[in-house]
Amino acid sequence: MFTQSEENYLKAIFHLQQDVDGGVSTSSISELLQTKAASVTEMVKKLADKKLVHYQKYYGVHLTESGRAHALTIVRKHRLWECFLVDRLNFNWDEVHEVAEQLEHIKSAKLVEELDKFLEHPLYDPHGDPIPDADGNLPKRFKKKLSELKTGEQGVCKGFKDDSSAFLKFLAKQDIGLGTAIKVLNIEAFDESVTALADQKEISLSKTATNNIYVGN
Amino acid sequence: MFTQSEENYLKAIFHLQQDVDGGVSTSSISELLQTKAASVTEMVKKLADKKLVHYQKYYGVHLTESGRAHALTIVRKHRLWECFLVDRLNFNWDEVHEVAEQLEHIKSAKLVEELDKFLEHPLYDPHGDPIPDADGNLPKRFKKKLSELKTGEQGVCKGFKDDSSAFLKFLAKQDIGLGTAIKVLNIEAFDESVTALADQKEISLSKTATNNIYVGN
DNA sequence: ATAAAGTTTTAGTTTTACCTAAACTTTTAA
DNA sequence: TTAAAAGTTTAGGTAAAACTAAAACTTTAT
Repeated sequence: MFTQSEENYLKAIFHLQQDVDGGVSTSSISELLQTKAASVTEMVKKLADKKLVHYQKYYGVHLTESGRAHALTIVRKHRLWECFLVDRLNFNWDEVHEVAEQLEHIKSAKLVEELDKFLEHPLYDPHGDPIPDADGNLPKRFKKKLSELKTGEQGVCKGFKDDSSAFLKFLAKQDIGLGTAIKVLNIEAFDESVTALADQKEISLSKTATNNIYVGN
Repeated sequence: MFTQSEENYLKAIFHLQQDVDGGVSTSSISELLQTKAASVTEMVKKLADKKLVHYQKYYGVHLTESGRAHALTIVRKHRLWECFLVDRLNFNWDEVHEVAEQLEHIKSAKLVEELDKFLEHPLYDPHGDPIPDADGNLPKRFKKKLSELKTGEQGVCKGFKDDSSAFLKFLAKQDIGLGTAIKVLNIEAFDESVTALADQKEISLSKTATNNIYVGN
């Protein structure tokens, strides 16, 4: 159906679309995928020919219904495989990304649905990212950031904006994971760094860190 | 490391090597992989450059130690994934091949070893084919064919020479699977077809069929 | 209004994996 | 034992995918 490269572009556009209201720019795609802008333009035209994106010269792209649907199946596969790797194969949450990047391109509808069943229809992956269902519906994402809590408030860690291995390793070192309860003890006035209580332990987090942690109840 | 195509050639050579004593011929590879002989010659030279095969013009190839080792890792992955698909994801044994052909190319040493552990170190895949261990040791294969049994003798089905979907579907229809006890009731003199008792049921099998069924005790 | 920033076009390159047809080698069997 | 048949290799391509540098163009920001 689609090449691996086409699928990677679709996924990139899908992710970039969430942070922008207009079209997704050529340069943002080229930065994310580490290619040159000219390569992106070429691929984007190919995707437009296949009706996967709407493309207006100089104004970026956005996914069509069909493009979004396909992007969601890739995201679904990626996140389901991450669950499998962490929950069943003892991978750490910071080791799964590269493997899931390969597994997400395996083509078999039955495989995805049986895997989903086997994992008992998880709603969130090990990083707290929502898993689309077979029809492309995304569970609600927790949008409140730890940095939005006031002194004395508390929240339960529900996900992360930055899923990089570096950030995840940092969190592991502070014993912060999905489900960890975090109470804000103090917010430093000058740099907005936070002193917090996470599972009995007092820790200190920069604004950069608190901006990348989503909380709920 | 290696491309998917290179891995497919290695695997093909590995399988063909088991049925021949000399080198594996260009034409047998081209027939198995559905390509032209000229393409095979080209790839074989590439593999020889990489020291994966020994190649003598006009006399075929055979795997080097390194080539065999790599072929075995692919076979290991293929068969482990088949176990996973059948034992954990409810695939039928005749549906797993194409998916396993994709999964066998996923590159992650940790994934293979964790999958093996998760499956509790299976020795044989769902078709009775032996699974190489992490060091490339193959469990013994059952070599006795059902066609070698005499009237009145009985054996337990241990594997199949022909793993094609067509043959596996045929077997399923006769209720023959791994572990099925089969007793030879009669061997027809003129075409060597066999009447047998398989799990209480009387069935009739052609010579072609009995030649493709391995039995043990 | 113009310079800077971003985008597209042009005109390639590289890699991988094919193919056909002609030339060559080995095998077979008369 | 030799010629034809069968199999293999070489030569000379093709095609697709993905990339690139540099020039031309469009938008935007001052």
